[in-house]
Amino acid sequence: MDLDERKLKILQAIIRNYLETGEPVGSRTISKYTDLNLSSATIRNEMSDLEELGYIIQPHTSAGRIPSDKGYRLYVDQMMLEKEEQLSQATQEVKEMQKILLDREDKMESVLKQMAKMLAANTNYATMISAPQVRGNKLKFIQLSRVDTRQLLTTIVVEGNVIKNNMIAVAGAIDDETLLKLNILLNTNLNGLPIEEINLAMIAKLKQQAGVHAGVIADVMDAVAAVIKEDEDIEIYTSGANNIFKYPELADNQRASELITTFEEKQLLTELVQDTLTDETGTGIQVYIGSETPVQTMKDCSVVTATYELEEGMKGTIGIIGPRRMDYDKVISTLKTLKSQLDTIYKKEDEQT
Amino acid sequence: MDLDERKLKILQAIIRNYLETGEPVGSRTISKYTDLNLSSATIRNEMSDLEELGYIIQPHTSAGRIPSDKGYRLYVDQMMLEKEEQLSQATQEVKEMQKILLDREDKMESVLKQMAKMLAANTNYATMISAPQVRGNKLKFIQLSRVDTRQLLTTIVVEGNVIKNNMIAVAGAIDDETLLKLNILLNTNLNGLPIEEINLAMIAKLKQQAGVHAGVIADVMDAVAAVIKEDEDIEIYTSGANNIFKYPELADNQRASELITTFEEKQLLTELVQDTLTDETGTGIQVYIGSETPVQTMKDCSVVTATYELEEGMKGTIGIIGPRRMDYDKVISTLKTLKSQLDTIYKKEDEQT
DNA sequence: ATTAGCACTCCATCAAAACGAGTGCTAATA
DNA sequence: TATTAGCACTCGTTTTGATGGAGTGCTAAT
Repeated sequence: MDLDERKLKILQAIIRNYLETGEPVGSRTISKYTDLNLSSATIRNEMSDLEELGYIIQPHTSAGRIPSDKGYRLYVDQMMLEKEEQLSQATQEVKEMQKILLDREDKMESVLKQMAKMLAANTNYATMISAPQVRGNKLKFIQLSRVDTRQLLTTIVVEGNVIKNNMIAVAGAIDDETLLKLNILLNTNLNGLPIEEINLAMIAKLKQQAGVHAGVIADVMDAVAAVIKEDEDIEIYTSGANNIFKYPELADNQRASELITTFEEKQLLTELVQDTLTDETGTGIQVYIGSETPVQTMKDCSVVTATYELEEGMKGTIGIIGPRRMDYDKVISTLKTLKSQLDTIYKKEDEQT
Repeated sequence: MDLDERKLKILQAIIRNYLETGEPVGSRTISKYTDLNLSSATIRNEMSDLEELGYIIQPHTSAGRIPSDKGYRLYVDQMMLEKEEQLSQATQEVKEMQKILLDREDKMESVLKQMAKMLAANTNYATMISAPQVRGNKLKFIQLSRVDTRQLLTTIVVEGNVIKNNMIAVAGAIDDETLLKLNILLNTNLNGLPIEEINLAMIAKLKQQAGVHAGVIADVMDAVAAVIKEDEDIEIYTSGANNIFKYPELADNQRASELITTFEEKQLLTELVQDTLTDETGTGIQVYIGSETPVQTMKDCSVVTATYELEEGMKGTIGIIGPRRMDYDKVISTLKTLKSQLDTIYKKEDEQT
């Protein structure tokens, strides 16, 4: 059975009102709130139906109704359809972010941190941003330099301009010529190589060619391995965790503690990123309502995520975490514009570089 | 007026009891708790005196007493004196940390993060660790490498093995010979130079010698400047913020929100680091009780900090933040051993490297 | 100087009462 | 047939009052 026009209107009114107040809403309120000109009694009948259909819930007899997850879901889906076309103009906030992004100083980290902070400040919800994950892991550049007589520095650059350094201690001094040889050895063999293709046989071969300096090669390969490993766990930046205290339904000790831990550990948030990246709906925006979220500790929250894409297929996730009764409209449109800005800005930079 | 032996004993008993229970403690409790064999009435008289002297407080008439900040202060100072000599053995926890430190993979960041986490888990308080600050900022090594035809990579190493990289985009291709020249130019002029001595005149000279590639030099110098700037704001890692929820006196919305924000922003924590670094008491351990802390939002907490020192004069701070009634004894001795471990371990490494 | 004893204070807890928001149902109405 | 007015009823929240207990301060006795 489908909802008729009127039931839908009433459901929307209930949800809108609840989003604002956070209190169960009664029939009389709706009777005045809408332009349907219906008495509270009629509304009551309709509400009774809506409850039977599972869209709203009565916390207890003789209380108003609150939306169920199913109700929110309908509301959000509806909204997404209506808003589809008109990609909202870049708001003031987004313009500010754009500015930050253009000012970036090759320091992805600080940019993302700042973005998370800004989003949190603008929305009054908690936010997270995952650093873009490198997909095709090719070694782009590898180099050994001598810092002093006993220390070598490895510099490793992988596709997507992820740069890592490592210090290596050497037993005996290494002269310029040997260093040059080692560098040539490393570069001719490894440059442009997908990381998966570096296997034991290859390492053995390199070591053999390095002769007495096999130990250095081993250390370098360890460093490369470390780069891969490090890339596997995604960097996630969060901000505005304290915002949860603005919503009483999340602010009791039990829940708050769990949520804060989740934000602090960040480990659990990777699940959210993974889920978002795999399950694409086309718009790149995803809404998890209550128990729909893949992160257990957030079962009393709603989460809206957007994936953004930079050059070279690097994808990241932006997430906004708030109470079930979050301002979906605002959050979704903010994320949409932000996402499109990110997508285009970085592509533009790609061209001009 | 000084406290006589008995008053001191009673005060200690009150504090100890309060640390455990968190409830105001009454005269009868003390009468049994101590080995003084005094009746509750006598204790009451003494407590009355102690209150007048400002060491304890009565939350309201007909409640027991709780320690005032002054009381805690006396207690802590007393404890520090008594415990001075016997540097407690490395406990199991500290041994674990020691292991982590030795396993470190040149990745200060992850080690410190893990240490903070471990401390938090062991103490049930919130923790923070500041990354060691470089004092003498000498350039140790600087290098340009070509990653591809349009991108150069700068690698900058400053004293204390802080390594930074930056990508530089170049307009026209640069051949090997030019690159070598530029590298020699940079190294001969800058290696070993204290960063403060790099001034405009010096930069102008370099640019002039670089000729057509003055632009590249400018970019490199910008990168160096960025390293200095970045070093100014201290990295701080925190953990166990959620622990505050274990102490009702900190867990109300207002306070919790403030504290969480403080931990998240980290900005405010630098004050704590600064204060700790400057005001040395000799032991390297400092205790801030309640309003004594330099961070406003922590006025209902106590903070114990330790400074540690690595090679080359790099100093950092470890802090433990908990309720006023924290287990000072345990916290201080944990920090003491940890500090001494850190101090020695790194120095040892220094020698053997 | 110490202690027993007692009156007094004040908080915490609990139950009862009053309140009020909101429902469901029925009978009247358009 | 759909809508509405009216009313009894439910149930959570707030208020009030009573009770108990923990602890103090003071006084008089040891």
